[in-house]
Amino acid sequence: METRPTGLREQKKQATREALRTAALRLALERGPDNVRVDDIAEAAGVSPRTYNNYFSSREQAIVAAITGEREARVAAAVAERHTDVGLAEAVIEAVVDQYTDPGEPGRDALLLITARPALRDEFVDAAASIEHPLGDAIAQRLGDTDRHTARVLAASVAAAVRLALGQWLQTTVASSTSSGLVLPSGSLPDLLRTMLAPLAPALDAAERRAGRTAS
Amino acid sequence: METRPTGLREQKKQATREALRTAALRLALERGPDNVRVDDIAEAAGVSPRTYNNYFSSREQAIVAAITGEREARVAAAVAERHTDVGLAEAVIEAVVDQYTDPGEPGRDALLLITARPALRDEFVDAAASIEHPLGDAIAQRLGDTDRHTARVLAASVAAAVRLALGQWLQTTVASSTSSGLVLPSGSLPDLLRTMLAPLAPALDAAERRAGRTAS
DNA sequence: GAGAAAACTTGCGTGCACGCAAGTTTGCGC
DNA sequence: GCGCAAACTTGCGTGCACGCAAGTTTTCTC
Repeated sequence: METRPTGLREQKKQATREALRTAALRLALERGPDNVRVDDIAEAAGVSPRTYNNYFSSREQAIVAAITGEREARVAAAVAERHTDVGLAEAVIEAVVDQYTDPGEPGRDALLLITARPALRDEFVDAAASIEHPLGDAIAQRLGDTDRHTARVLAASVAAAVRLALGQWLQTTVASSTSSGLVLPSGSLPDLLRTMLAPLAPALDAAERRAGRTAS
Repeated sequence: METRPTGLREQKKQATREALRTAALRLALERGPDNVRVDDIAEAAGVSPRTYNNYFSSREQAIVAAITGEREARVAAAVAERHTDVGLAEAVIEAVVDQYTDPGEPGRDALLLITARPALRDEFVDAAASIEHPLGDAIAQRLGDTDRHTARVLAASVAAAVRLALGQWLQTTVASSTSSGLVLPSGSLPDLLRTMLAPLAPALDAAERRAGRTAS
């Protein structure tokens, strides 16, 4: 598997990354996202503005990262740890749904912030793309490396479907909160994810069958 | 279908867009892409720099648009005009391959430019995403609007696969031209596209079967 | 443990994207 | 034709992303 170079250096990097995204979210919540300069975030995290940009390539990225966290790694891990006796399609779909179902309170009002600002919304949706590579590795693992291209395509497709689901979710949400004050997205994201992922199930299972046939 | 508001206004817009991307490519070829400022492109096209940014949101976009042209529309049209008696998977795959096979001379050295600069390479690869919406409409058409979500997911997946294929193509190309002077990408893009799209065929055909069953 | 190499941070400079608020052109109904 | 509304252009201002070339910290090797 992928082992990170565990040293003092790596620890500091993770700490800095964490400090930056935490600071970004906190400031955005306190002052509203338009009143947060990159310099403010950098200062709050105790690094130079230039360093901020070594970690995040847009202001939105830092804020969104605070709530998406390490989701990409978790999705991949969740796929990997499902037993091999459920089909690939089911394994992937359930793993994704699990990781995207509301883990509880932490980012409740952060989501409000995100739905409110188009730029943040877009960044949040695009962040789904980050599951592509880890997920690709996990799928390749299950397919037995017979064809790395297939795993990559499937992972990319899943990521695309997730992106669409998130987009749709925030879309209808925003639409439903027109007049009243902001409304929390309560339409069922899991249902939406399943709907969007369902069309890919035949491709996932077909790939697995092919791999099995080749291997045996 | 989608009819464009055909008026003087629309003509001018297309003319401006065309002028901008043509100018962008010409200047990039003449001087090298790093010696072209946005202001230069705008001036060459006879508009203000600010207007340039109303059409393209990055310098790379304009250059790449000069060679990708209206590919997104052509792909959708190509799918639409295939006879319904070939499977959806075949229709889509062949339509895509057709539109991405070298149309001849026009952008031969433009591709050299693109492979050379990472920023241009990325933009070129990302431009594949623009087929997503038109292709989604075309697929929805064939599926008979039973489930618009399915069409969108499939289109997004195809776009993702194309993106991977292009990336791979330019990747190996660049790698193979390390020491010698720049080498034209000659690895078979059509083959690569077919390889990347093949895993999605089961999903495309399954969707079509479902649609057929629902309709009958 | 000392010294070199690699990784990371930072200040600086440059070009750029984009919101905003005029000003201008096009489209449309009467 | 006339005039109004909508679409588009443009100048300006602001914040930002990122290359580059020091300077600093961590790691590696002997």
